[in-house]
Amino acid sequence: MNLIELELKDSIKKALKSTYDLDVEDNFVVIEMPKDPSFGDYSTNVAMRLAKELHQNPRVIAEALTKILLENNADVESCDVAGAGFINFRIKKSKIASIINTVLEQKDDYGKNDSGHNLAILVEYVSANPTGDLHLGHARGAAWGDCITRLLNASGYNCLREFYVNDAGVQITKLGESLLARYLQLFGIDATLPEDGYHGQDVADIAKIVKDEHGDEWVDAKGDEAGRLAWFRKEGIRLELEKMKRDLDYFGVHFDSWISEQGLYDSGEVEKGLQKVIDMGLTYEEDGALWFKTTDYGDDKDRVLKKHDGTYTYLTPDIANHIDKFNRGYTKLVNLWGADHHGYVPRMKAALEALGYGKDGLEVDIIQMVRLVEDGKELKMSKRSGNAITIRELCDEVGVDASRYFFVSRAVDTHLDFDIGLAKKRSSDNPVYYAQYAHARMCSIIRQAPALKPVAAYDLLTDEKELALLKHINEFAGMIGDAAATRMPNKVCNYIQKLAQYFHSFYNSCHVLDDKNPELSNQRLALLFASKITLKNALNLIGISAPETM
RNA sequence: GUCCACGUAGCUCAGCUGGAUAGAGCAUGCGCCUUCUAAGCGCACGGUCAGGGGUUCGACUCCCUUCGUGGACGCCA
Repeated sequence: MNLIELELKDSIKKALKSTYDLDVEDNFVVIEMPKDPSFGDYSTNVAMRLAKELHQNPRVIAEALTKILLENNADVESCDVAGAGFINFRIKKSKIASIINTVLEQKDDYGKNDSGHNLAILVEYVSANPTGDLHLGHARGAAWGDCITRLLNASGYNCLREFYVNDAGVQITKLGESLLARYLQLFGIDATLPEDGYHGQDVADIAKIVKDEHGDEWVDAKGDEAGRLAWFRKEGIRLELEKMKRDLDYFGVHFDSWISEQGLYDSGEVEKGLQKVIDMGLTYEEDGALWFKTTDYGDDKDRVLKKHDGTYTYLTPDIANHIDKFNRGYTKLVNLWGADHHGYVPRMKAALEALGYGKDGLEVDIIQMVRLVEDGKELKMSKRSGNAITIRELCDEVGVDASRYFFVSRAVDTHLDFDIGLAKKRSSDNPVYYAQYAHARMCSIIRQAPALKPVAAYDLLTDEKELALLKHINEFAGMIGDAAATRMPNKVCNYIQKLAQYFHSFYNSCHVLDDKNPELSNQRLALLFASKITLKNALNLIGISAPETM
């Protein structure tokens, strides 16, 4: 919601008070931009919403309101009733254009807003097991999580980016065993990998690193098989994590915090968490296992916390993980999980609710599957390695900017067909280049332009293309706040496409540089600067570069 | 079988807490470069919003149901 909309809303509330002695909630008054600009710049449906309560025809209510609204808001040029009872506003052009100076003043900060009210929010994403390369699903989650946290930070939330490392449990043991076997094979020893171990090339590659760094130091277990395996587990985690961080870094995704599952065991947090569940009387024993009564809180089955062999299920340390997040002062937790963890959501939410953290303390967004498509056919495996396609291969193939854009431009709750051919195209078909080209074009004009002179009132910007661009720039901060609150970075992509479109359209009908018309030229140049700043800030929100030339 | 998502133009998708004639891009067809980047702009064509009920001033949006697609239903993680 921008300044103009806020002022409109305020005037409407005052008009309702003075005309009908009505006090309405802030979000009762909805201001929107009509799809058809001939209806006006903004509109509201309050009259229709009040028809029942006031027992009056909505058009009659609307008529009564328009008179007062026109008198009380100096920025409103006209205000009339249309359709079933819409009130349409036309705002003075000078008011709409005044956004230019705001943008020029705030520069990189334009668009930032405090709609988050400094709410402490912890976003956990990617959280892949350190047992192999990051693949496409992780890439989607990584790009999405990164953009969400950028949006949250720009909207005044106090946001932490966290990666939960599953470095305990049987999968890690399998990694250790697989790595050890691969290592021994490098010395011609006929070691076999566990059947359900990690047979991929990536573990073999890591084994080579171990050999390079440690030579034959570990070929002989020296009578301590368990000690050697423990070392390979640790070394496997270290090398896998290193590789993961390198790939994420290359992808432009960075975390503030890495939480180790093993660390939660070591510090006693897992025990403490479990004890808390037991102390609250939420467990029972059956078949030699300890169960959590999650069905009392909306889960469809009770869940095992401690298996009959005494070890814990995945849920137990994860409960401790989430308790720990709340203990660190975060009141809102957001997790991005892969579609395969879909069924895990109710039990985690039930567990936290049972422990008294409320129903809405945790929100989980599910990242749906990604299919790579080329020439209409699905690419299942990497042509090079024969394995699942990794995040690095994808970036090498189509570039980081295009990859990030394609992942973020579509809602996460639907399956994504990633068209690799389109992403690689360096033409207008490709939305990434369309937007970047707009920025390069802006920069090109600015390079040739005289210095911008300050403008007090933009009275010459009256072309419909100029106004469309201006109105869209006005929407920027409100869009960011909305995208942050709904955690939908794809809205930023929609915004970018529209902004680029309005600019290209403006470019074709309004010539900026004109010696014969210095005043108009200067005002258009100011609009151009404002557009460039807005576009660059928007691209930055999704982590995409804004090239000055193309 | 049970639970959870999703189903919008030939293709890929938007559609803002229910609002005006359902929108883009691609594809197809036609125009526009002696002036700031044609990686661009403009125009046209294209729809049973999966089907059927319901709620109300009004439904792509909310509820029920049928069909279709995907996922989850471990003392795996």
